[in-house]
Amino acid sequence: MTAPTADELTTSVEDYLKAIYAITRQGHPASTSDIAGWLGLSAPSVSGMVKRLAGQGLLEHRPYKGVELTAKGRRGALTVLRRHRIIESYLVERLGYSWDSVHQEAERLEHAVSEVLIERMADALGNPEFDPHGDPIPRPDGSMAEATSTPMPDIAVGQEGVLRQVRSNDAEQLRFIASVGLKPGAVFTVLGQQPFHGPTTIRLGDTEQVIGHQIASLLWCEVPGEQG
Amino acid sequence: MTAPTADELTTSVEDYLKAIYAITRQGHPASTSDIAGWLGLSAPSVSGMVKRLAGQGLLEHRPYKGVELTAKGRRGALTVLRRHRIIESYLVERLGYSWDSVHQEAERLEHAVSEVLIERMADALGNPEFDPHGDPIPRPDGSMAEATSTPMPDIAVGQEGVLRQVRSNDAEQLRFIASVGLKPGAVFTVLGQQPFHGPTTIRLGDTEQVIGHQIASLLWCEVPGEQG
DNA sequence: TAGTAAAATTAGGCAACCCTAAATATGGCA
DNA sequence: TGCCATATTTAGGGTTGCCTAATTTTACTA
Ligand SMILES: [Mn+2]
Ligand SMILES: [Mn+2]
Ligand SMILES: [Mn+2]
Ligand SMILES: [Mn+2]
Repeated sequence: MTAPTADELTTSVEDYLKAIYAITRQGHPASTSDIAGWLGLSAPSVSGMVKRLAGQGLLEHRPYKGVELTAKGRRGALTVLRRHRIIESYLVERLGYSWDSVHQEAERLEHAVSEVLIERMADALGNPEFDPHGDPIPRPDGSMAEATSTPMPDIAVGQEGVLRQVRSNDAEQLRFIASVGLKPGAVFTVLGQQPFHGPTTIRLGDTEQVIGHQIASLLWCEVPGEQG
Repeated sequence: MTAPTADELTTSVEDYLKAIYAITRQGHPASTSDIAGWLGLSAPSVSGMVKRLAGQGLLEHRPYKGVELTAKGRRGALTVLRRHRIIESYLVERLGYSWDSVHQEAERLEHAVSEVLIERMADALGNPEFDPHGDPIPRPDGSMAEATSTPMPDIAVGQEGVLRQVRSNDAEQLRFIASVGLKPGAVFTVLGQQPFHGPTTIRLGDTEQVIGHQIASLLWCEVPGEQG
């Protein structure tokens, strides 16, 4: 007559689920070394944990092939992701954090907050749909706004775009991007696009900016009229 | 050439330090069973942890006699206590928590917040000196406001008093105390005091309240003119 | 198709924390 | 002063989660 599911996930397990969720977004199963690289752990550590998580029904493991989340595992990942992104939003909105400094803090807090606290923070912010980096915040039911967006280097010259999402957690990258005047919502026009991973030139307000490919490809943008 | 002190304490270690700090407030060393009772652990678990903490220089252990914090251990305890009490204050002030529900949340968050976050919360609140229960909040340097106060049953009949501190973390007790109209800052007059752990009668606003000894002894009060 | 480099798993260990059962020290009382 | 109940510690064990070294599987290439 105890609770049917223990359901309490450890910090490690939650971080594994998030990592696997992120990696498998590309469509392919997550390999042991993908996960190890993502989390900064050794491959044998991941092998061991994967076995345990499979035993808990959180993921499916095809040995030597890779790993995919079960519905239960995905639910866990989305719950943590919701916590992470609401925390980031709250810290930026209410406690003066910059978007390049919130990630670390959220990475720890996401494992310590109660559901009550998360919902209070979300309410205080008016239940936002996106976090400070433009990442969609999963709703309590697991659904989330899914904007169709394009990496900046794929936008045709002459097109106008709106920056929607900055896919980086790296503080230095984020500070650089902000220093150029870019953040989610920024409107720009593509002036030039060099081939072979060359830089992108945009007009942003009254300035022109040249943005290297590595950074530009982190910038996911909406191009009005495309894929309406 | 690495950091001279690792300095990062685990959740368990932080809770041990807080417990020992609280127990030794009475002046005596903390016994193994005191600590075990406080934390809800077995005595052998405490014996083992005490050995480890002594090895880290966080406390001094006189086997079979008891345990006292070193300066380093006290510093750790006060740091966690500061976090705990600022978190409680913030949750009540800014996120609509009631004082009977904050403790649990703070008990987990106190191990996950950075110093930066704590100081931002403290700043947002105007660097309060007391938490919602009236407990003094240690300052970053470890000092704290130390009010001279008296348990309600020790106040003489006829005296006026101000409730300063409610020494309970129990949600039911706290809800009861609040339901009577008592919270830190409340001004009252003692109308009657029965002997043999009998109840205290007070006038509070226009009402008279009879308060049992168990509850009354949790209520630490300032009696104007006493101990000036 | 055999050979091999890379990826993954297995083997073996370790530290932190917790537990129960057994042994031992302590302090008070007869 | 010696005995005994109680407090404490030691012994032995379990889980989580990480590591390095050794082994095995896979997939690609010659
Ligand atoms: Mn983040
Ligand atoms: Mn995390
Ligand atoms: Mn508390
Ligand atoms: Mn705690």
